[in-house]
Amino acid sequence: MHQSCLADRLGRFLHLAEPELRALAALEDTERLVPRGTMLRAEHAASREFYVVRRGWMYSSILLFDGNRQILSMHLPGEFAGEVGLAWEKAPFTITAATDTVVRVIDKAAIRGIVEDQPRIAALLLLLAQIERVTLADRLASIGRTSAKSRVAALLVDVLRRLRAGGEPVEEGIVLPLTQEEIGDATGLTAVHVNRMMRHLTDDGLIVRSNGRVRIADEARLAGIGSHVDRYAAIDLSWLPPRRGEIDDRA
Amino acid sequence: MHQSCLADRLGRFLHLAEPELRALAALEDTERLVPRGTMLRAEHAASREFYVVRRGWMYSSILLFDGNRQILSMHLPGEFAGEVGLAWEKAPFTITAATDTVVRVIDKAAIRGIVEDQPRIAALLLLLAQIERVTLADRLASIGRTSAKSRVAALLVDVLRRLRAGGEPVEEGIVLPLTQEEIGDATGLTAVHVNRMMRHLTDDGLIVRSNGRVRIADEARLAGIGSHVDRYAAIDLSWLPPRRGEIDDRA
DNA sequence: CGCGATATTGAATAACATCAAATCCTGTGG
DNA sequence: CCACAGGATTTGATGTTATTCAATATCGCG
Repeated sequence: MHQSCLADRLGRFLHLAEPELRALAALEDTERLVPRGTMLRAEHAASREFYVVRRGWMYSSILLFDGNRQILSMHLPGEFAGEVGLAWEKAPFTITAATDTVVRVIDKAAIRGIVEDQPRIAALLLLLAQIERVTLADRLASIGRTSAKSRVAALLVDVLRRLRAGGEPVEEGIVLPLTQEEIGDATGLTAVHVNRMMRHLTDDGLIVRSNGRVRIADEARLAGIGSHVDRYAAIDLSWLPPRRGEIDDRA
Repeated sequence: MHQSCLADRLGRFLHLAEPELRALAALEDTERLVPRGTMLRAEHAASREFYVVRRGWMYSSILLFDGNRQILSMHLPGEFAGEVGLAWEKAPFTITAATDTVVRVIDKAAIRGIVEDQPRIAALLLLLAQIERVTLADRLASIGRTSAKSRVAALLVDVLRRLRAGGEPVEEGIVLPLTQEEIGDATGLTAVHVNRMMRHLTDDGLIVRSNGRVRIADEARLAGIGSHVDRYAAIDLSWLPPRRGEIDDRA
């Protein structure tokens, strides 16, 4: 993977043309290392940039008045982080590294050029934003309307499937680099109760744990318990503009 | 308001140029009446279009395997509904009319032309998608990490402020056209518990109720209880492409 | 080895759900 | 205008789930 990370991300959805690749390659600037536990960007900090995760796990969270924290989404290798900041000068979320992380920094102002010159990329960015909305909505339904056990199951299946989509090896088990505290903040539970639910899932033979490593023993059943829907299965790209200079032969 | 509804929505954020207005006006097609309680679009139905609400309230929801429902967001007059469908051929959410409703139908394929010809509109659509994501994230934090009372308070303040932003008269109280069952589905509570929380809020003098009408008596305090943040306060438009044919004098 | 962070388990408590019954409200037909 | 039906609201009693508090065990790391 020597091309632009942004191109890697977008290339998962469609085959990018040469000019598109060149435009994307021109964007990327610095690479940044973020050690485990540190914030890449705090809520209310300036948000002049967003990120593509290259290695490691990050997550976005909101801090409430009372000090409680809600983790909103995980950012796994290959995925974006911080694009919501597009709409504000001050970041609405905190982005934290769950592991030692490497990110690429993309200047927000650069999006202007992309939108002007590469309409297909612009449409794809719009599409990606919708996918993220639905992901968030699924999590909302999980937290609002399912049991503690289901919520933990849903989280596990979600990260498993996204890691797999990103090309990571997962069948032999994954290292889940989240503390139970963090899983709790993501699922709306306490760390103590997360622990109990993980024990239940283990006792039921759905997952296998050994020093930090988690293997999903029965993905289908876990997905059932978590009411998990794989949204990436049937993305509709038919409405995107055609590649520049090509005949649009879809209609 | 004789111009395009889409233009009304987008025009809240920036001043649209003539060619942009013309491009938007060309999009709108049919107007549709949706009676209270009926679905404008069901989950898994074809999603070749999205909507701008003209009159009335709608909401999007997800149905879980066990029959439980989570209401994800309200769609108030002037707002969009169903744009998440952009990314799929089959709608991920159900859209239901909470009141008798009038919507405008916009064909999804028409977005292609807009993105190709009106980059500033494309960027604005991308920005709006981010705003919706943050709105959803705020609701997620509310449901995941606050008490039942806070969640109901947050919902009330949210709709109040959005109605106000849409130019509706709210200071004399609003008719809340949601059953307690629906409020429950939106906040992750049961209808019974919603009722008790509304009683608490009433007893505390935060809201005043009289046959279906709700007046927010103490918006600031209610917003505090609900941990409500007004995200519309400081939108950043600086990265948008300039209007066509104009000098970009912002940098 | 030993320290701090994380995980695990138990017991008591609080928050919310469930079940059930009564009341209110709205629209409809006589 | 009234009666009535059906949905929505309200309230109480009880059950369940998840939280809180507390104590112990384990892990990772210098």
